[in-house]
Amino acid sequence: MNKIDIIIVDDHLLFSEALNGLISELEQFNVLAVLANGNELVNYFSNENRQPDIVLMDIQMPIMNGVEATNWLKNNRPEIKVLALSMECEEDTILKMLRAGARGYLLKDIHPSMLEHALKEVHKTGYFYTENVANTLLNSVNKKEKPREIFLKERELEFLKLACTEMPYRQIADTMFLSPKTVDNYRESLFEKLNVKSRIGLVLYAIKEKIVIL
Amino acid sequence: MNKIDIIIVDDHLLFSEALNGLISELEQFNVLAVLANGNELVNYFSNENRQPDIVLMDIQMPIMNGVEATNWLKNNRPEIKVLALSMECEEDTILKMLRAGARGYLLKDIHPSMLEHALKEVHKTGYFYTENVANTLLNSVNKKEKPREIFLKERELEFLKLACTEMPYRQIADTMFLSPKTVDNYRESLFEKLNVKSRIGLVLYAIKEKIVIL
DNA sequence: AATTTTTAGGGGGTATTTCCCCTTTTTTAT
DNA sequence: ATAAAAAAGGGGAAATACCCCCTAAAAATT
Repeated sequence: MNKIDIIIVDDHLLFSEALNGLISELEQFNVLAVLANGNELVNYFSNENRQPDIVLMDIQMPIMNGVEATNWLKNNRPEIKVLALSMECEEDTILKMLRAGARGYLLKDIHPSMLEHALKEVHKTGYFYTENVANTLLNSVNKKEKPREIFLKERELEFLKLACTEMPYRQIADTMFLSPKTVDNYRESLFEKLNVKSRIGLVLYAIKEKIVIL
Repeated sequence: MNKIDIIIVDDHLLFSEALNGLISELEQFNVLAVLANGNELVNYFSNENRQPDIVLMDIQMPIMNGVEATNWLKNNRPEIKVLALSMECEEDTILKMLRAGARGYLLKDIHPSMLEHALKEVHKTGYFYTENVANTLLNSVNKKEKPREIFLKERELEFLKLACTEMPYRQIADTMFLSPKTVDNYRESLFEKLNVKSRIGLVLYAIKEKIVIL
């Protein structure tokens, strides 16, 4: 049975080498390389031809951080699975890593046996999340709903949603049973309220704030 | 010590009564009512003054379903915790319930001891998700690894990303070291390729396809 | 080497968006 | 009842976006 090849990317040498020793002791894993940042990872792929199955990726790193490196892998080596390894439990960071394509997220204070289990799971099923991380994240899903600082009136919301279509303002006016000039007022006042400089800005705001869902 | 008061909302009478029996056997829980749909739940609150701590909520129900009922609770009785109970593991449904404010999501085939654990956790910490549900959901966050049908070249992607900012085309041209006329060509050819009629359309496409992340 | 494709650039026009400043009508609050 | 605020509408102009048709150089194909 072939061993599962792993690359460790972490700038804390003390930690990454300890990890190296830990994993190398396990029968079914093989550490291909220990690298200090995303840049070294990119270089690795242009110099070496031995590909890892899994990359254990730190997030905070100098030069090219974990999110960027994971994105690079998604675009250039999509078959390689990334398991994020971080000290922080910040939900925003976790989300960024997941969106970049990470298959799992581990905190650095876990027990070694958990790491082994996580590596096996990622290799077998393609993903792994600890219940801890999962709960943090899931709970944020419905928390994000309410707190929109800027309160928009019904009619403004209506306009904003229509501004997120390809309709020209003239047609938006027809749809809202308003004169084009009134629509122009809504546009201008929203530009100020939302601090944007163009209709594109309105669209970006509306999507960020989940006023329109794609 | 006070018992934790529970209301069961489920239209499958056989199931809900079985559940009732199961929970009533547990020392620390007390079933206040067994209701058949969301409507009955709303009526309950206008007729009875004994409030539950937790509502065990089915999702597929006639008249007023679980998502609607949970939304009603969020708006009218936000202090009551909703634990969703469903047969389906459809990620879309789960998300809808979470957004409506559910504190957890259980599949109906779980072991009774798990139900007890979940109820305790929801009451104590405010939420509970099984690893199963959590994984399903989290994995959907980055599931977008589908190949894009329309292949865009590097330079086109670059333009598209810049088109998703508030920059005017003139400035995009500067950024890309191109003449405004060339940028205009990129615009026009992308309009055709992506079948859109305005820059807004480009933005919507880019966000849908996760070419730009907000 | 010749041909096609891609990339970069242009002319000249119409339509839409953006901006600033102003009036009337309707609602809301005191 | 009356002042204040919000909603609806407008004039006019400059900037930007959109459109169609066309050329030259570089790159890829053959």
